[in-house]
Amino acid sequence: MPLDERKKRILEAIIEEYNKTAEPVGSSKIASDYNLGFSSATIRNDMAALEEMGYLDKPHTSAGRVPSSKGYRFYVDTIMKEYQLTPREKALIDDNLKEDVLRFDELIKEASSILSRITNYASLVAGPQNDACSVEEIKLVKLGQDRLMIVLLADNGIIKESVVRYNGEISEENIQIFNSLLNYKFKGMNFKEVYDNINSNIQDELYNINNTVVPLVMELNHMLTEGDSEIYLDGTRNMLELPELKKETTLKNFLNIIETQDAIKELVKNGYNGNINVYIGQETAFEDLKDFTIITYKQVINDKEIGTIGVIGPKRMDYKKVIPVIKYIGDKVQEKIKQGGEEDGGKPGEQ
Amino acid sequence: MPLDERKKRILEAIIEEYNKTAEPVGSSKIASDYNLGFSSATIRNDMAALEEMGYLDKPHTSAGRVPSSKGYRFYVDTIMKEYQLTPREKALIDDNLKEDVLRFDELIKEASSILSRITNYASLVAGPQNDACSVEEIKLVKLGQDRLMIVLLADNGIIKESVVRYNGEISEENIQIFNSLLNYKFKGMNFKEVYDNINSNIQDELYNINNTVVPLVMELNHMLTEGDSEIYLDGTRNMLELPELKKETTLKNFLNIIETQDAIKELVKNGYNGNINVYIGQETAFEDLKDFTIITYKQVINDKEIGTIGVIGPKRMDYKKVIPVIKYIGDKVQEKIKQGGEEDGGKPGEQ
DNA sequence: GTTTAGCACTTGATTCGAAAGAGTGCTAAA
DNA sequence: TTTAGCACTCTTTCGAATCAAGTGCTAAAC
Repeated sequence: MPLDERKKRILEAIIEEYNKTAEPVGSSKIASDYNLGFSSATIRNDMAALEEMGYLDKPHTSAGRVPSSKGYRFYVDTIMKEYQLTPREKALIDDNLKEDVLRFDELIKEASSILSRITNYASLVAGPQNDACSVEEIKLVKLGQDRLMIVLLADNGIIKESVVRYNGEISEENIQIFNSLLNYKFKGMNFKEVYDNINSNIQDELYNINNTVVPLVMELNHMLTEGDSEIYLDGTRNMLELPELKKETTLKNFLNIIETQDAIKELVKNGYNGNINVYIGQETAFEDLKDFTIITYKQVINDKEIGTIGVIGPKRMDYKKVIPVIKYIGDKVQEKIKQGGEEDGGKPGEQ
Repeated sequence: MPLDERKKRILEAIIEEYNKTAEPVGSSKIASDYNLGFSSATIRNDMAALEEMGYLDKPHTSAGRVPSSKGYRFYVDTIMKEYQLTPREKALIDDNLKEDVLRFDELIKEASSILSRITNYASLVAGPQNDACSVEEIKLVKLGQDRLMIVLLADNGIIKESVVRYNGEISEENIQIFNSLLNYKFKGMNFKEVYDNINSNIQDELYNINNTVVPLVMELNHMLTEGDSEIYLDGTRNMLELPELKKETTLKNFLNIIETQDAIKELVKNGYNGNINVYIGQETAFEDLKDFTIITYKQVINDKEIGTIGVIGPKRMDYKKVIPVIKYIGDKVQEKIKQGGEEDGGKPGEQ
């Protein structure tokens, strides 16, 4: 049975009121403050019906109603009208993002930090899955007497670097050979392929040139696989102010979420490219997430996934505003990255 | 008036009991559980005296006593006998630190992580003050078409790297010239000196060679100054389990400490080189710290400061154990770094 | 002189029931 | 179909009474 117009309006009002106060909402509150033109009794009847249909929950008989996950879902998909950011708000974001950040990972972290400051929720950042990165270039740089820095440049602009120490001697010449060989073999391959191939494909060959190569290959393997599992969180402190986290169990759940990160990783992985993904409460199977909502936006440039930004907040989230904000910031990030790319010579005749 | 032996024993017992329970301690508890051979009445009298002298506080008339900062201070300086780590505990630390970490900053972070896991408090890491780092080598590495990675190697083993994008063209040859010039001018200077000199000393010279140099110099400046202000915290989640943080205001104070980091920075800066520094509650002027203790250990190798590790916990801290643990871990870190240095060729004839 | 038993006293914590408050669900009337 | 009205349910609040912990002091014992 579809919801009639009045029920929609009532559901909307309840959600807005609950989002403001975090307290169960009663029929008379709606009748008096949201002049819908119906008495509290009528609203009461509809609220009972909405509960029956699963859009509302009731903590106990004499309390008001609380939106359920299904209620929020309906609101987000059907009722809600996205808030239009004011020029002032846009400027605020633009100003904070204006510094020319050259590493995409840093840019994305910066964006995430703004996101948490503007929304007052926690924000998250995830790097791209490793099978979405291809090797553009590998550089080996000798540092001091016995260390080697490995720099890995991916086609999506991600840069990773790490340092290994070797025992014995490697000549500059050997390093050059290693370097050329690595680039020759792996350029254009995605990280996962390189990882799967590196041992069989190249280790022996390198080893014959100089047997100090083992730690180098190990470290390269490590670099190819790490980031996959790393989630960076910001603004988690904001969350501690929320009234819902005053409850011991909810607090524990939240700390679990940010400590284990399992749920976040899973959702990030499943998010659609270039789309806003909204996961409300128990829509996901993660028990700890039942009182929270996660919204993610996976950044994509030229079909290359470059990472995900997102927000973690209470189910009672200001969807109307958060969704446009995350969109705006995400789009801005992509814009900046593309700009960077264009200066690269992508627009010939401009330099 | 100095404390007689009995008062010392009573103070010690109170501290140990309070450390266990976080509840005010009564005279009869001490009499029954810590057989000192005196009745509760006697202990009661001494407790009143200890309070009078400022070693104990009393939350209210009908509660027991709680150690004051002065009480803890006396305990740490005079009464306490440091706990001897068991071989098992040492092995635990050794195992966790055994992986060969090649970047000192990473090594120190690793150590800090172990510290928080073993003590169950929060741990902190700070890089060295920048005037304690000297330039050993600067490397410029061309990445892709329009980016340059700057790698800064300090004599204390710290490595910093960053990436800049430039507009226009720089030939490999120009990069080599920049590189030699930077090393020629700045090798051996400490970061602060370089920072103070770089603009007057070299910018024009470089600029004449290639005018794309501006962002490079800006970024280098940034690298020379950052880290100074960065504190890395670990295990803050442990703290949330503490009963003292159940109190709203104490929780707020703690969150303030870890968010602003002002107090931590100040204490880290003032810590004595190569020494354990203990800051108990209101011994420092920082209001937020009044219920907490910070212990720091500044790592030094060959007079070169390489960073600080430390612990943040409640005033009611297991001093007897935490101090030896932080010492052991700190010393282990230095040992590892020195080993690394030796493999470097420091011990000729070994390779 | 020092230590201890004993007890009155203080004060926060706990318990309990009554009253208050909020909001529903149902009935009957508009 | 909507609404007024009211009984009913359940939680929250409040204050009084009781409880429990621990002190401080006095007077006796060592």
